[in-house]
Formats: sequence, structure tokens, C-alpha cells
Amino acid sequence: MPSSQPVSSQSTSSASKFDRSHDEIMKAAARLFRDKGYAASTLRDIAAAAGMKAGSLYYHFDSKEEILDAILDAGVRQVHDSVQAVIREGKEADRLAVVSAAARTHLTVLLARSEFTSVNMRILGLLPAEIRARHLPLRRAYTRLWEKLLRDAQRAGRLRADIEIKPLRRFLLAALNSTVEWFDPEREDVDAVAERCTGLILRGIAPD
Amino acid sequence: MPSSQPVSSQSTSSASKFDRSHDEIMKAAARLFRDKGYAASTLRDIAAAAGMKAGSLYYHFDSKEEILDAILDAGVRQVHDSVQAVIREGKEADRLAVVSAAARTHLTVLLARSEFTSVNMRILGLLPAEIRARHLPLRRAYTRLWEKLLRDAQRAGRLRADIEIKPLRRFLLAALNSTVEWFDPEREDVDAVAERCTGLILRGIAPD
Amino acid sequence: MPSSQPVSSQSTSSASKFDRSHDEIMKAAARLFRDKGYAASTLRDIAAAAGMKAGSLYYHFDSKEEILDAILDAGVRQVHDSVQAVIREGKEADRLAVVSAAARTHLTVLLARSEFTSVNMRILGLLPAEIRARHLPLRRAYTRLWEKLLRDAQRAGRLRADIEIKPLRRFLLAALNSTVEWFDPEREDVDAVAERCTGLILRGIAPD
Amino acid sequence: MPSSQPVSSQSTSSASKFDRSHDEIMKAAARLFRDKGYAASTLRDIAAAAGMKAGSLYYHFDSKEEILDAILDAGVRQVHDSVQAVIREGKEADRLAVVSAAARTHLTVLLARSEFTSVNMRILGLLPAEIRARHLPLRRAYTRLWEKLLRDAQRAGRLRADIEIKPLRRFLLAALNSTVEWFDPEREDVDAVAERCTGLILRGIAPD
DNA sequence: AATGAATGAGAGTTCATTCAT
DNA sequence: GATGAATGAACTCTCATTCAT
Repeated sequence: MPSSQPVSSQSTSSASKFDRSHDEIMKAAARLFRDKGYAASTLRDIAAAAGMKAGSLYYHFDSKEEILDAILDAGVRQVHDSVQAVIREGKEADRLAVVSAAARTHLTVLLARSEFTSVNMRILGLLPAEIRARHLPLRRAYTRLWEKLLRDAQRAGRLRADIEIKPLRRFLLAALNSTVEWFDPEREDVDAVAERCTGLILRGIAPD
Repeated sequence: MPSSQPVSSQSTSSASKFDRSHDEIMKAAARLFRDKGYAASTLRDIAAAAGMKAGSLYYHFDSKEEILDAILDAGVRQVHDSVQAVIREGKEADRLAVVSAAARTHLTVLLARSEFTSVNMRILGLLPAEIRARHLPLRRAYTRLWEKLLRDAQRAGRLRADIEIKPLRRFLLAALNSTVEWFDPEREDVDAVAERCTGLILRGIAPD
Repeated sequence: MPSSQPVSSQSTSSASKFDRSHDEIMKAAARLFRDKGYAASTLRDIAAAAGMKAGSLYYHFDSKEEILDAILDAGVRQVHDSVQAVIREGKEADRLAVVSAAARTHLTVLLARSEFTSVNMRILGLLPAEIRARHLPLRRAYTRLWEKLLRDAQRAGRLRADIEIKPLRRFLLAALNSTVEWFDPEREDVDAVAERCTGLILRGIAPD
Repeated sequence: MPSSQPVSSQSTSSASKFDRSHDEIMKAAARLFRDKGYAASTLRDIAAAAGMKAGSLYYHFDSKEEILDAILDAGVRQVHDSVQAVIREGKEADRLAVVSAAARTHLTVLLARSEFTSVNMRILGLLPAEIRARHLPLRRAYTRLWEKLLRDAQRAGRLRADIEIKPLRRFLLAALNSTVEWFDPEREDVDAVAERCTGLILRGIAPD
């Protein structure tokens, strides 16, 4: 049962000590989950990375799984909301340009803005079915957002007509998410990567 | 120190008892590692899936890590050799057609032929740096194979001239590998998927 | 790398909970190691004897071997310091009387005062060379203490002149240590045993 | 229930393959038990040292414990018989000289002639009470042999009158056995060691 | 709000033992 | 006579979790 406690992306100084620790834990856990996976990340690791001892985590979360839930939840919410905003803003624009903008946004949130979104993309598929199931509804909402976007583009004649939407959406998002595997924020620029990726997705590799 | 004991893809009845058990263990472990990750897969799980008890695994492997090493090694070797063969056969053919064929082969091995290749693609990035390092040389050989293939195509004018090879290779392989996340062998046809993927990669989603 | 945390011989009520448990574990382990050997003593045995569960030992020690190290270290330190004190006090006394007093002290520490010293004497020789090597320096310091003591006595003409020091020291200490094999604190008096032993060592069994 | 299969001290070429393997196992096991203790010596180690595989041991012995029993048994029997022979030969001789000869013989068997005797001296005290109990009768026979020898010497006025026999026997044998801890056959001569030891035991360390 | 100290379940691993070949 | 292959029990060790302080 993922809940939607608003995760303060930047722990403002006005936030309570509780909220700050809460965020610290989630960020620390997210980084570990993303880098080593859920099972391989111990609560002692997480606590240490958050500047406390393992037992203290239980003041903020009821279990390791609850930390994971909070992270997964926040991660999907963040891309979803960001991409939805872009789509809304693009109401009048060229449909293909919106697809392109949405892809760029997805990549930006994934690679630069949220430590939570990348956790989703990287480890959700490896988690126990039971946990995954809890997060399906939210994921579905996001995939439906994309399928609608793509269907609109196709209807507007801005997408190759012979492409089936659902498989396309799957491939498209998976391809975007796969950047997580090799992207290194210290060596690369998110915008440049986004530009390249969308370019490839729109026009492919073959010469015209 | 990954070694290259040839893993008999199908345990023939002629193989010794040792070889059959050895293969059974590797396959069982590969399936579990791919589905739940390395840390979350227990030796008891693996043994049960291979039809034996946990202690018996040690007659065949010295440690859990050694099982992993054998799997990762076999997985890379298999795609590498398959794709290399395709490239060799395509000596005279159109360079872009060879890229397309290589992609199809990569996908086929990944999704249908080898239980070991998919383990690589799915969990290598989550493994401890120390383990990952052991398998880097082999991975490098495979990525170099692709980069050469792509560079040749570009020189032949069969690839958009403005694309940088290394980032392209990264995105291309990651995109192909991402199919592992959603591909369901019981509901989909590998060839159809390969066709769609290569189509998208070659020409993109935008209408001409 | 044996360290020298002072082991409180009697866990005073003023000691912290940690220190009390730490000592309890060392004492329990020492008794078991001495009676059954290192390999035959399980962590469950030790934990039970110390009033806790196996896993809890790891809050106090990093491994079974570390417990052993701490015990061996404490054991040698205790005889060494006790005997050294006796030698210092005997500065002015008859050299042979000091040897005799040192032997008595060695026996007293070994049989009555320290649960750690007897572990050394009984199982050190059976431990893996690697472990033994770690404790050699400390052992050496103790044997040198005795050799100096004996040499001084010989120079003072209080020891048969034809005896070689090193072999004597070896035989002497081994003979004293061998009492551990049969001494039963419930049936015998340490002082009486010490008296008999030193008598035999000084004058032998033959009538004058 | 220790049995008395005659252990061929030197595997004569006339011995059957069975007997040779049987002896090989006992010797290999004895060396390991003496050097590392019973619990720390694995059947795989023993088998390897005897030139076979673990499972093969069961063709010769029913269990690890049975190997131990055979070794302990043979060890005591050997010193017992050797010392008894010396005593018999010394019927007419000076009682103290016989004690001295017995000690020399004990040391020779212990350090040079039998790989089985030293096992007894080194690890019997660490074994489970249940095993130890099985070998008590034989040990008793040996200690009684010595006590009689010493009592005779004392009655003949060749032993200090104020010495109690039983404690003396305990100390004497333990002291002799303690040589096992430091004796190195490659660096020392058994006879020389025996000479020194008996000298010390007879006359002590103090000058006359 | 956090920690020190402990726990119990289960992890990877070892090993005496078995048995078909 | 001996081995290859397996087993089950028990080992050392890890970890999520608890709770008094």
C-alpha cells in the first residue's frame, strides 16, 4: 500500500528534524538500492549513509520494505507529474515535438532530478512479485499517459502509421530507462544525452 | 578469473553425470539470478531448482560467486560468438543489413537461446565492483565488436554521418537489452519482437 | 594483531553492560577452548555458556578467531606480568629462590588465577600456524624472561653448571604446563601442587 | 571398545593391500590428529594424506571415531609394551637405573618410534569424555606399571622417601610427555633429549 | 529522536557419511 | 578396493528487527 507522503525534494531548512532525517534515509536508501539492489543493501548500510544507526531507522519507517515502497512511490510520481506537466504545456504544439519533449523530460528526471525514479527503472523488475504488484497501479497510470501521448501523435499523422502503440511504448520507455545503466553524471551532460537519444528515437540510425 | 568451460546448452544424455548436474545448476542459478537478482537468490533455492540439496552444489562449484562467474562468462561468450559469426557471414553484404542482422541475433540469443546472456544484461550493473571488474575484459571484447561493426557501416555511408559511434553503441545495446525487462516468451514471438526493434532502430518513429 | 584490552578478571558491577558481556564471552570461550579445543568448541556452545545466543557474540567480536586471539593474548600477558613482578620483588634474594618463586607463580596463574593462561598452554600447539604466528612475539617475551632468570641463577652458581639454558627453559615450562592436564581444582590445592613441583624440579627424585 | 588389531609398525612388503592401506590411513590420521587435533582434522585431509578419497576410508574403518580409537589404542599399547620389556630386562639392576631406563624408553617411543603414542599424549585430554572413557582401562594399565616401578624404587631406598608415588607419577609422565610440544625430530637427537630429561628428573636443577 | 545490545531466522559453507558404480 | 556424487546436520556468520534506556 504505497502512500503519498510528499517527499520534500530539497530538505528546506524550515523542515523539522524528523522530516530531514526521513528524507536523508530515503535518499541514502535510494542510492544504495539503485547501485546494489534491494537485497544486497543492508539497513546498516542505509543507516550509516544517512548518518545514524540501524535501530534508528525504525523511528521513521516500520520496515525495510516500507522504505522501498516510499522510494518507488515517490519515483514514479515524480516522472509522472513532470511528464504530465510537459504534455499539458504542449497542448497546442506539434504532437511529435511533445513526444520528444516528454522523452527529454523523462530522461532528465531519471538521470538528474530524482534519486527515486532511477530506483524504479533499475530494480523493480527484480523485486518479489508481491512488492511489484503494490506499485503496478501507479506504473500503469504512467504508461497510460505515454500511450495516450503516442496514440494522439499517430492519429495526428506525426508517427509512422504501421507502428503498434503498446509495443512501441514498451520499447521506447525501456530504451530511455536503459540509459541509467551507463550514464555517469560526472562525465556527461544530461541535455546532450537527451538530445542524442530523442534524435535516434525519432529518426533512427539509417541515413535518409 | 572466469574460465571458459564449454557449457553444453542442452545436456545431452551422453554427457557425464557430473556435466549434467553442472549444467543443471548453472541453468537453475541463471534463471533465479535473472529473475530476483544475485543477493536475493539463495543457494537453497538454486539447489532445489536443480533438483538437489544446497550442500551438493559444492561438489560442482567452490562458492556461490563461482557459479555466478561461470554464468556471466558463458553468457557473454555466447552472444559474442553468435554475433561474430553473423558479422563474418555478412562480409559481402550491405553494411546496414549486417547491423540489422547483428541486432536480431543479439536479441535472439538474449531472449530465446541463452539463459546466461540475459543474466549479464540484467544484473551485471548491480553486482559488487570487484565481481564486475573480473568480467570487464570479456564485455569489452563484445562492445568492441559492435563498435567496429558500426564504424564500418558509417564509413560505408550506411549510417547517419553525424552520429558518434561510442554513445550510439551504448544506447543501441542498452535498448536491445532492455527488452529483457518486458519480454514474455510465452506471449510473444522473438522474431516479431526483433523485427519491430530493428525497424525502430533503423528508421525511428517519425514518419518519413 | 592481538590487542591488549585489559580484561577485568572479575566483572565488577561498575563495568558497563558491554564490558560485562565481553568478559563473560571470553571466560566462557576460554573454558571451552581449554577443555575441548578450538575447533570442537562451537559458537553456540560459547554463547550459551555466556548466557546469550550465537548471533549476539558478533556484537562483541568480529569472528570466532578474534575471541581466540583476545584470550591467548590476555593469557600470556597475565603470566608474564605476574612472573615479572615476582622477579622484580626478588632483586636482592637468592637466585634459586627466585626461580622457585617464579615457578610457583607460573603454576598459580596457570591453575588458579587465569582461565586464559591455561588455554595458551593447552591448545596453542594445535592451532593453525597462521594463528600461532600472531602470538609468537608475546610468547617469546615470556620465554626470554625465563631464560634471563635462569641464566642469572646459573651465573650466580645457584644452578648446576652443566645445564644448557634454552633446553632447560623448554623442559621446565613444559613440565609446569603439563600440570594442566591432570590438575583438578576441586580435589587439589594449588599451593601444595606448586610446592611438590618446585621441590622435584630443584632436587630431582633421587635421594641425596 | 578399543580392539587390538595388531598394527604392523612397518608395513612389510608381505602385507596385503588392505593392510597397507589400513596402516597408511592410521599413520596419516595420527599425524594430523597430533598436529591439529581431532576435530580440526577432516576425513578429506586424512584420505588425501593416505593417497585416497574420503569415501574410501569407509572400506577400512566404520567411522572417524573408529580411526581415532585404533590410533589411541595402538599408541598406549606400544609404550606400555616397550616400557614393560625394559622393566623385565632390568629385574636384577639398580631400581633407579630402571626408572631412568623406563623414562628413556617412554621418550624414545613417544618422540621417535610411534606416531600413535604422541597422539595420546597430546589430544586425549581434549577429547569428549565419552571417548576418553573408552581408553581409560588401557591408560590405567600403563600408569599402574609406572607406579609399581616407582614404588619398588622407593622401597629399595633409591627414591627420596618423602615423595608420594601417585602425584610423582603424574608429574613425571606429564613432564616427559610435554616434550612432544617442542621436540623437532629434524633438529634434535632423541637420545640427547632423553639424557637431559632423565638427568633433570633424577637430580633436579639445583647444584649439589 | 536515537542508540546499545540483543535476538532469531536464515544465509553460505563444511563435513562425516552413504551408496551406486 | 576405491571413487564420484550426493546428502543432512551443523557450522560460522549476517541481518532485519526489537526494546530498554
